[in-house]
This record gives sequence, structure tokens and C-alpha cells, in this order.
Amino acid sequence: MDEVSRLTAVLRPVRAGNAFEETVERLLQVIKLGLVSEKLPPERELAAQLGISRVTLREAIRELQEAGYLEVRRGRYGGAFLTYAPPDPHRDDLRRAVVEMGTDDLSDALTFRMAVECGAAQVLAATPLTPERREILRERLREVNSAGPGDYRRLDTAFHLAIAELTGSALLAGVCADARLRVADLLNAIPVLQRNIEHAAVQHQAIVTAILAGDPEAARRAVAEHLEGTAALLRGFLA
Amino acid sequence: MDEVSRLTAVLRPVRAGNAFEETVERLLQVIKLGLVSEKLPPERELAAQLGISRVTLREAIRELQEAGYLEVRRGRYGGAFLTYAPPDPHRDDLRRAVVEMGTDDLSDALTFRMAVECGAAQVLAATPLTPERREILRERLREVNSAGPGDYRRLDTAFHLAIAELTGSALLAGVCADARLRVADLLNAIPVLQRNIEHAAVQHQAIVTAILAGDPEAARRAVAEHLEGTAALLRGFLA
DNA sequence: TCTTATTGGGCTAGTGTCAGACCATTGACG
DNA sequence: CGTCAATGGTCTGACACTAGCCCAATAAGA
Repeated sequence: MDEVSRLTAVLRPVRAGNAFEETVERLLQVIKLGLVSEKLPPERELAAQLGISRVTLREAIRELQEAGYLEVRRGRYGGAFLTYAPPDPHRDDLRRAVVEMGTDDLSDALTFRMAVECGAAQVLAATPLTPERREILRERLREVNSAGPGDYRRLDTAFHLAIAELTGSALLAGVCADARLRVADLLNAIPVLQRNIEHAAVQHQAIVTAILAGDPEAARRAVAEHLEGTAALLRGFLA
Repeated sequence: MDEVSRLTAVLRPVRAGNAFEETVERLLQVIKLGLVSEKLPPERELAAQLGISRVTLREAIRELQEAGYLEVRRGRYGGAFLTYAPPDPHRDDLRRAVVEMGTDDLSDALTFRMAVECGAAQVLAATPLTPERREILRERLREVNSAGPGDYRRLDTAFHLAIAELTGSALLAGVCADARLRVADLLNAIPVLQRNIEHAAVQHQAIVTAILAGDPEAARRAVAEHLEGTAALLRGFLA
């Protein structure tokens, strides 16, 4: 590894694409992850949050509207309403999603997710938590445990993101969200089986227990084991 | 944590600023971290790597030239040559750097760095490594151990980034580089004492040993202990 | 000494993006 | 049934950024 290759991580592109494309991507992932339940925030507000102009945001919304993800209504109490229901996944969908993504990108994304989510759990476990924050974590766990089939992915994501957000680091929360977004299409293509949910519930419980006990080692290990399950499943398609 | 706050991580700005500002920032950090030793790559090449036009890159370079970081020479074998030597740090510099950064941002950056670097080490330890990659890691360790006072920061950074890069995840390498960049000014303001170097050398050795032994637990713990030292020092200024 | 490849310097036409203002529509509520 | 606040729809002038091209300078090597 010479000087040149040492620079690749730092001299990566300053911006991923044009503002329009990035906005479409972000909104699409927000929708697919179920992070927004009914309608998007008003355009002016959303544009401000995303740091783009209303014109650009509207172009992105129109794209999603034409693709059938949104229905836009004018007037007071109007907005961009979600018209998206995650399709019932089949095994072929998963294979197609994996192929579409590319093996290198998938491997990259899985490694990335493993690292940042384990890191977040470890840091959170090593942090003194206020009773309020401990309760938030427990609440997220309860939510995902009581989720119906349609809500499961959404609440599972919310649980995992909560771990990163509770560290108080916006940067860390950002990369964890990013890591999730990168595998969202793949996760959506995996059928949610009752057996998997029960298995995940045990692991989620272990994660929360370790964090609340202030045990970074156990927290890290629990998250690693949890993520290894889906990672192994997805990697299986790489062969 | 309601739906709105759950969105903050994913509805963050699509782009940090304009291309010019971001480019200046990136180049400045590359220079300050010592990731490039003599001169920058040719403009056309650098612009392509950063994903920006030559015009924008040239504006950024001119800014850095006027600020005294670079000297630009025309003609064949010309280029943007570094004219930057890290100043001898004083305690006041560190205090000033911490105040300038802001306590929230500093805390965020330290948490972020802890999470992603521990995550990277853990993942790398859990990955089967080719003999070549094992040797690269040992080589980086040797380099930092044999570093002179002027080279220490640079090679220390190279060692840490190598861990992330060896995972093979460009995303992970990117965020680890980013994490380093965010605390670069602060690290540069900390005097490099012989005692600290010796202490760090022991910890570096422990990190490498754990990774080569394939022990994610130990790798994570070693990195955490290593980073906790500087983190504690910097946090001391927050009081 | 001359040639030439490589590099920075500069220009232009075209596109992307923005801020801000104003218009159009809608539905709750008095 | 009218009012009005909130929201999407549209336009404009300005600026940022890009791709591509050619020029100017430089130093190694013939």
C-alpha cells in the first residue's frame, strides 16, 4: 500500500452525485424503511432539512410520484402522501436485488454495517445513560417485539437506529442510518418469518441487556451475532 | 423520541456546503494529516478523484496557496507543492482549538471516532487475512514505531487508516478517514511526548496482535483503550 | 540546443441549483 | 357560506459548477 492507495479513502468524491439524484435516493429510502408513516413534511420544511432548494426537492418528489411511491395533494392539509406498500418478497426478488447491487458493493455494505452498528452498541454500553434514555431503549424493544408483520421491518430499523442516536453523536447516527439504507432493498426482499422474528427478539433482548448493564464487550458481541445472521444469508447469494 | 426526531439522522442535509468549501476542507485535512508528503496529484487527476471540475479545484488550490499551505509551479514536473510544517504545539493552542470546535461537535467527533475505529478493528480481526495483508499491517506498525518526531502523527494516522482499509470496505475506510479528519486539528495541537509515544507503541502492538490472532474482542478492547487516552485528554478541556 | 511530454492557466457555452416572490387550491372553522 | 391559514405550483434572475478546449511554461532527454 503506497502513498497513492493510502489516499483513496480521503480523496474520494466530494459529492456523490447531483442534488436531484441524491434527494430521490434519500426520500426513497426513508419511504422504504418506513421511517415516515403517512406523509412527508411540507416541502419548505423538508427542503430546509435536506439543505436543498424547493425546486430540486419538487423535482425529486415528482419523480417518486411518477414511480408510484407518493400521491401529492394540494391545499391546506395537503402534502405528499405515501402510496407504497412493501411487496411480498420472493426468493427471486432477493437474488435479483443482490445481483443488481453487485457483489463488491454488497460485501462493502455488509462490512460497513457490521462495523458501525457494533461500534455504536459498544459506545452506548460504555456511556452512562440517564433513566429517560434507558427507557427509550426499552420502549423501542417493546415496540419491535409487539410489531405486526407489516410493521416489523420498520420498527426493527427504528430499534437499531435508536441505539446509534442514543449515543448522542449525530455523525454516528448518520452513518448507521446510511448503513441501513444501503441494505434496505435487500432486507425488504427477505421474507419475514415468524421463526426469524423470534430468533431476532432473543438477540435484541441480549443487546439491550448488555447495553443497560454497561457491558461494551457483550453489547458488541450481541450485535455482531445478530447482524451475522442476515449477512450470512445475503453472502450466500454471492457464491 | 417521536417520528420527527427519528428522522433527523436520515433527513440530514444532502450536501455539506458548496463544492469549493468542501474541497478546501478536504485538501487542508489531507495536508494537515500528512497523507501527502511532497506535492498533490496533477489537477486533472485530482479533480477526477474528487468528482469536481478543474475550475472548482483550482479555486480551492488558490485559496490554500494564498493561505501559505501550497506553492504552485507550472510546467512539466510542476504541481502544487506542500509548504506546510505543523507548528510546535502549545497548551494554549489546544485550548483554543477545542474552544473553536465547540464542545458539542468535539464530543460528537470523539464518540464517532471511537465507534468506527473500534468497529473497523473488530471486523478486521474477524476477517480471514491473506499473508500479504497481514504483512501490510505489520509494516505499518513498524513504520510508526520507527517514526521520527516530525513523522509521528502522519504515520500514526496511516497505521489507523490501514486497519480500516484492510477490511476491504471503502465505506468503512471513508468514515474512519472522516473521523480522523475531524479531530486532526486537535491532535496536531497536542505535543508529541516520548512517553506518550512509548505508551502508544505498546497499545499499537496489542491491536495488531489481536487482529492477527483473529480475536475481535481483544481488538476492539485494545483500540478502545488506545483512543480513550486522547479522548480523555481532550474531554478534559470541556469542563 | 531543440523537442516534447507534462503540467498549470485561462476561456466559453451550457447546465444545475438556489433564493425569493407570487399564484392556486384546499378544507377546517367561525 | 365565507374566511383564511397552510400547502403545493410556478416563475425569474442570479450564481455555482461543469466539460471541453486551447494556451503557456517548464525541465528531462535526445
